[in-house]
Amino acid sequence: MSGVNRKSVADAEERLRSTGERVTVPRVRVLEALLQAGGALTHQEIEVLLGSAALDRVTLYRVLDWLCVKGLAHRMSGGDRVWRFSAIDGQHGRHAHFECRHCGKVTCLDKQSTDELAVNVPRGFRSEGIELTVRGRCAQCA
Amino acid sequence: MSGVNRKSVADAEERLRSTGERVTVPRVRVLEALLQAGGALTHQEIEVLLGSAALDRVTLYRVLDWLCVKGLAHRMSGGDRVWRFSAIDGQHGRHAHFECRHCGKVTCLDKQSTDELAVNVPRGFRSEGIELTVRGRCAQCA
DNA sequence: CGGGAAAGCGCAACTCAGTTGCATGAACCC
DNA sequence: GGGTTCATGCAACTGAGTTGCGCTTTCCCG
Repeated sequence: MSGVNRKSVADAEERLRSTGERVTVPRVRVLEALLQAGGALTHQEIEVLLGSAALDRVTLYRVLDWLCVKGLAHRMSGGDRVWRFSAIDGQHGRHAHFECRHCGKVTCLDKQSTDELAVNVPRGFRSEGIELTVRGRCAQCA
Repeated sequence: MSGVNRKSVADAEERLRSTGERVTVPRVRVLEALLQAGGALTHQEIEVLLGSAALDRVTLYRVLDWLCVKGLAHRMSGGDRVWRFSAIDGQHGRHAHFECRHCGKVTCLDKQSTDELAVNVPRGFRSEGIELTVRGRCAQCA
């Protein structure tokens, strides 16, 4: 809302720098947007957030993909078969989400880390990650 | 595999009958396919299962949608942004899924009911259902 | 049974998120 | 600063899922 936050730009840049890969304008801007957002964003929502100087659609997809591969973000599949992306906070790691059936907004349940969730899988199956989404009504749509 | 199973046809028909809505050929065949399947199926996989006398794509989508509304099936969004559907067994209700990152197959974790999972949501949020998907390697792809 | 209203089916055309290939431009190493 | 390598942007494509509409089936009631 308050335009560009200098601190979060630096934060985004540092995270990118730490991967050892190239730090480009699109990557900084997208990661910054994810860091400032309170929930998981669709690529459309990110485009709106970036506003005036929007990126090419394809670039946005590629940046988001890249962020996931590098472990800086993760993707979740919403109830509308659209990808949503959220930054992975060093403290909380991968987390659960809440998706409002009414307004469609996806909120991160930071306290609900999915890394430590214990789920029994059949013999021979190996779990590498858990996606947990709660659906219902958010506070605004109650 | 063993062609049409008469018992499961009757089972599917009875479930449909109990909704008080019309019992049609497509509905019976689709529900039967879901009941026999060991996991969640994409609409493509269902088409293959139905084989020779396949339904129209659109009809299949509508039947699946209808089954979800009536509480006879539920849908989950896979890692490939494709819907998958599985029959809801009266005993287990909604359940968790395992999605293999390698072969893409989705297995139902029947023992892992999501109805009784306790997840904390923020104040004012109301949970109406939980989707839990474990991703990793299945026994065959280990 | 059989006739008719209401609901479901099938076809064709459409939408839109996400992808691919390739030429241009920017980041980083030295 | 100069060259290599990788990322970006454009255009054209893919494929899951949807919509509108005329035809067929279900099922109720006589």
